[in-house]
Amino acid sequence: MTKIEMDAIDRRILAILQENGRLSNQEIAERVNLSPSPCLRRIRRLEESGVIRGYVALLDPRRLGLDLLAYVNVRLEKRSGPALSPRGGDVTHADLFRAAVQTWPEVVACYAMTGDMDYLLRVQVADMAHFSRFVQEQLLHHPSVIDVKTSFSLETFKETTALPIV
Amino acid sequence: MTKIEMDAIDRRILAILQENGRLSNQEIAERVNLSPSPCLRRIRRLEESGVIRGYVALLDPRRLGLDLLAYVNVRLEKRSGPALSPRGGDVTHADLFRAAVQTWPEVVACYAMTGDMDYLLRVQVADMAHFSRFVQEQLLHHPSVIDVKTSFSLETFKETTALPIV
DNA sequence: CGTGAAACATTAGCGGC
DNA sequence: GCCGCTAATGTTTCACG
Repeated sequence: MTKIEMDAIDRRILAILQENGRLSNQEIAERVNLSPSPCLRRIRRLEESGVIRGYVALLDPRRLGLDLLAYVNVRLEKRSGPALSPRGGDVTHADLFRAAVQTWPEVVACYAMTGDMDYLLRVQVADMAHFSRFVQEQLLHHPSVIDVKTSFSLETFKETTALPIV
Repeated sequence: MTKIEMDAIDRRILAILQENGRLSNQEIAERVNLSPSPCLRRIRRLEESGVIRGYVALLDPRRLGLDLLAYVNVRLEKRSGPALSPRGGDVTHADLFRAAVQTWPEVVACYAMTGDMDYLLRVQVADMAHFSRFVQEQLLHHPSVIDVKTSFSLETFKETTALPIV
C-alpha cells in the first residue's frame, strides 16, 4: 500500500475531482494554475498510484424507484466451520457469509464491525416488500446468520463520496 | 420529483456510467449499439432529469491516511427547542444538530433513523486520536446531543456506489 | 514545466425512417 | 418521435525545448 508523496497542488486536484469527476483536464489545469500537460501528468500519477480509485456517475436512488435504505446489523454463528472444502481446508461461517454478500445486489456495502453485531450491511431496495423478501429469503435463510437487527433511513441530511482531505 | 421514462438502453447507459463515469460518449455509444449523437442525447436527458446526480472521482481513504471508519449512533435531546430564532420561529434540537453536521468535514454521511437512536453518522478520520477528539470536542460538546454509541469498521468486504438497477 | 500539433471527442444542425 | 450523418469546435496527449 504505497503512500505516495503529494503536494498542495495534488491535493487541490483531488479536491476538485472528487466534486466533479468529469471536468476537462484543461479546466482543472486552469483552476490549479498549471498548463494542461503537467496537470494531466499529475492526474495520471494519482490514478496509477491508486489514490484515485476510479470515476463513477452517481445516480439518484429515488428516481430509480429505490426508495428504501436500510442498515442491517448481522450476527453470525461462531462455532467452527460448518463444512470442509473439497481440499480439506476449513470454511468458516464468515467466509460463507462474505461470499454470499458479494452475490446480493441489494447489499451495496458490507463491513465487519466492532461491537456485539458482527457485520453491518447497507441495503438499497425499492420498498418494504422487497426488503422483507430479502431478509426472509436471503439473509435469515443463510446458514451462518444467527440474528439481524435493522434500522431504516428516514431522511438523508448529508451524503458525500468526497473525503475530508485537508 | 419527476420519474422519467427509461427504456432498456437508458438503463444500460446508467449501468455503464456508474461503473466508469469517464468513458467517452463514443465508447458508450458503441457498447449500447447506437451512434454517438443519440447516445449523447440520452445521457444529457438522464443528467437533466436528475437520474444522474453527478460524476465524481472516488479516492482511496487509506492512501490518504484516513484509516479509521466509524459508524456513530446519536441520540438527541427531545425537549422543545432550546432557543428562539431572532424572528421568533422555534429552532429544534434536530435543526441545530443537522446544521452542525454540515460543518463537520469528518462526517461524510448523516441519516435520521428508525430505532432507539435518532441519527446515524458515517465518520472518516485518520486515527483514534482524531476520532476521540471529534467525539469529545464536537459531538458530545453539542448541546443537542444526549448520547452516542460508536462501532468501528474492522474491514470492508463490499462497498459500491453502483445502485442495483435491474 | 510549458509549447505546439496530431489524434480524438463533443455537439448542433439537418435529413430520413 | 428517435436515429444517424456531417462538419465545426473543443479536448487530450505526447515529443521536444
